[in-house]
Amino acid sequence: MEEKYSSKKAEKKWQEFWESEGLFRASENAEAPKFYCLEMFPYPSGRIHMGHVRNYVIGDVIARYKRMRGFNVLHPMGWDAFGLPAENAAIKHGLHPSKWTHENIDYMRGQLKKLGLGYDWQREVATCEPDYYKWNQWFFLKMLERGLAYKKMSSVNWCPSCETVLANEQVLDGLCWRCDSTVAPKELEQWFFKITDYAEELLSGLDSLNNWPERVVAMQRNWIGRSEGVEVDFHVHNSDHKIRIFTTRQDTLYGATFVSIAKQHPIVSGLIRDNKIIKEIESLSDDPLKKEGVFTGLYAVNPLTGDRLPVWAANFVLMEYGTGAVMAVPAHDQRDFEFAKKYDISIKIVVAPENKEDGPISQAFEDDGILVNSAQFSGLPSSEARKKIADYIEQNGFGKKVVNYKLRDWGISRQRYWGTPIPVIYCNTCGVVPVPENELPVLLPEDLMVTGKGTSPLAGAESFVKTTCPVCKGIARRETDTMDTFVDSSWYFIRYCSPKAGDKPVDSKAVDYWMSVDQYIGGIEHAVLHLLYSRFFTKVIRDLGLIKVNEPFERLLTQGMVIKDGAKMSKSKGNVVDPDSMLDKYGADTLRLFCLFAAPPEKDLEWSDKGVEGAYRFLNRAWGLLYKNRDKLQAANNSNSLNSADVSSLLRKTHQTIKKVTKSIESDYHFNTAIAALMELVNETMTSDLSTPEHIEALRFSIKNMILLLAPFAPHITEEMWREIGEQGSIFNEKWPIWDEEAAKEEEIELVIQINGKVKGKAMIPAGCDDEAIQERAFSDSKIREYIGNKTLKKVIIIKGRLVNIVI
RNA sequence: GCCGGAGUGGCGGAAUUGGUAGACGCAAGGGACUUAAAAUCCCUCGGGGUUUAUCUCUGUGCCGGUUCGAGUCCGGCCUCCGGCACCA
Repeated sequence: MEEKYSSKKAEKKWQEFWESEGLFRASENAEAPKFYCLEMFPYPSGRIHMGHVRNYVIGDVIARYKRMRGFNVLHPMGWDAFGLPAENAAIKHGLHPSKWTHENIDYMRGQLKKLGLGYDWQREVATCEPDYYKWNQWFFLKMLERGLAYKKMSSVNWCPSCETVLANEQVLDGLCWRCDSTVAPKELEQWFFKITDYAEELLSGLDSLNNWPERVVAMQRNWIGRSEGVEVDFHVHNSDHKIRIFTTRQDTLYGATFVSIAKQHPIVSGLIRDNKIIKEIESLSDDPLKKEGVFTGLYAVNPLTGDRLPVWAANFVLMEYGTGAVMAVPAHDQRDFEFAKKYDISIKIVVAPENKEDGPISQAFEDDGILVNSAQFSGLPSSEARKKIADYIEQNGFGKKVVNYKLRDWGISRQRYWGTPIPVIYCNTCGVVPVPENELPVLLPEDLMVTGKGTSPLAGAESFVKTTCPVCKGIARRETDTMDTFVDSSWYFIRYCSPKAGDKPVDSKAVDYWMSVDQYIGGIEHAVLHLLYSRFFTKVIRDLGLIKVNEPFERLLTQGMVIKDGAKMSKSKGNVVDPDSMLDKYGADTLRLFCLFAAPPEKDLEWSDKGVEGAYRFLNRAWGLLYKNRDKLQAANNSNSLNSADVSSLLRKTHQTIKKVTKSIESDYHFNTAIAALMELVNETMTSDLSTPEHIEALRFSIKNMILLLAPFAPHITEEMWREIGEQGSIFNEKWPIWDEEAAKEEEIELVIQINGKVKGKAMIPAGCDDEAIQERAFSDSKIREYIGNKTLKKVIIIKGRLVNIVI
């Protein structure tokens, strides 16, 4: 045995060993219960960063731990390989996106292997490969068939100087990131997925996600934004037209004093004849903080009161939500109140607070109260009035009850090259024609150089665009937009179950076995979009009959950021720590251990070079413990069944450590406390008594279990140690140790003696003392007697095994 | 504004869910080894006080409350961080 552990030699050796043994290759045939452990796959940007390291190390610990607990573990990895940076690199360096991406993947795969992450690399997927994106296209066609994919006009960010569409993240303060021109909206026809069809299920499904962080569930709930209300038709005075409004506050209908409509409301161009007014409406401010409006000259009739209300175009009314028109109740809506004050519109109070006070109001009363001035509904509390008025509206044909969502349909068209081509053909005679299934994939042409000009790069590739119509065989052209990369990542976890499936996106036997993901781990930044889209896709794929699960991710862990000097690591801040240099200096086990020890996984992790040193020291101490005792360890009886009646303190400590480490992992993956417990065990083992053969046997027991418990965290050094203490085979084929509750119990406990809740003394007593003995011991303490003096005892509280509190 | 989450030593963080606050690590100070340094090992380490002790007071953002006992539970604030933000 070497005196000093060499991470360089050992890590390479064991990584090759695991690979050659196929240790992490998963198959659905095993008898053991399955466990699907997944981390969010990375974008192949070039090199992994500390955020990846943390994410993947957490996943690896869970996967290795579950394996030792006897689970059949699936732990795959792949690449979210389509996306904008590849195109930017192409423009900047003249490197083809495909070449750039593949080179990055190769380098980063090497980095992940050097971290000792145990993946089943045979299941690796890269979303830019045709055998993956083919299925994006296939899903698209299925959704098109079912009316879940459709086309509509929608706005994009357009840079007039670069003549190109910009992604949201390329627009900085309204300016183009590259040339600083003012970005203007441009209307294009684009493809959408009808996620709103699943709004209700996506919302109700949140209730079943009990193992998701509450805040993620809250964010999704908020994003879906369900609200119940009514739609009511207001007839336009002297016209056949009507304006349909949406409100959740039908209890305030009697207090409406005007109607507000969005700038883009169809009535503006449809009914207003005065061009001056139209111009004014068009020039309304886009600043959401300024309340601005224009009187349209129209009046609308409140069907409940018959009142003629002026119709205003207002800049704060959204066309995309509800009906694009609202009844305005200034007395009970703060926005309407400010608007009415500004334009001198009347205010009518219809809800009175419980402790009613008369007179002019200085702001809107938005709470519930008792209805007044509301015909037959006066006197009802708001909540009841909402029900009664909604019924009344429906019964009289004024409108209907509706549910609205803030959730919008998912726009998937991207005017980009490096993505999945949308499998649609445009024919002058047949119109929009889906590409036939048997012609998939529609390959992304590789002989194309991205220049950063024009709407869609593919539009310039004539050989791609020109095609024949699958229906009439006439000349036709292909769709040149590609799909949002969120499509790629919305089902990759399903593909991992059967990554080579050829005639279907998934092999149903495999997905039925593996899905759903038991543990998903990734950054909080995906709380809404990625996780919501994945839930949507899962439900769509279920409805296609390919899988059975309703939800993709059983349990979700959102790990915190890695920060340094109080800020997220970033090139611009110059506070980046490169994983490669850490691997080189300390090795993978040290880096892993530090990431796990410095903070619990869900919290931000403050990087500390000194902390890394500490992790390094600990591993070397553990190694040194073996080295120091190498002869004794070889000679010692290899027994797991030491007589528990004769337990030494070291045996007890070992059982306690097994318990502590196991519980820390099981309860909430608090690896930091698990590692702390292992440090305690090593510290104690270091100084343990070795005077008898039993003691040496206990030493071996302690060290052996320490190695097993440390294995998921520091896999290389523990494999090495496992051999050094004379064991055979990979430690990851060993069973996780089990503690003996009896052996873990302390023989003696420290009894805390309190007077009136304050600690006044301590005494060692045998564990398991009854109340009487405890009390007796407490009162025999001379100092305690002194405290009590001749005061009267009011009460004595005894907590077994802990403390006694004497109240005087 | 609304919704989440968090405030504990010089620092990262523990605390069996109401029972010894500060585990473990980092930093700092002292010591051993060494010609010296590094590495390693040992000791001290929330704050105040004094009679330096097996002492005492105080201490988990602030103010109250419940309790024999509160970092933990309840009520009211303050601060910070995240998300949404005219969604009618």
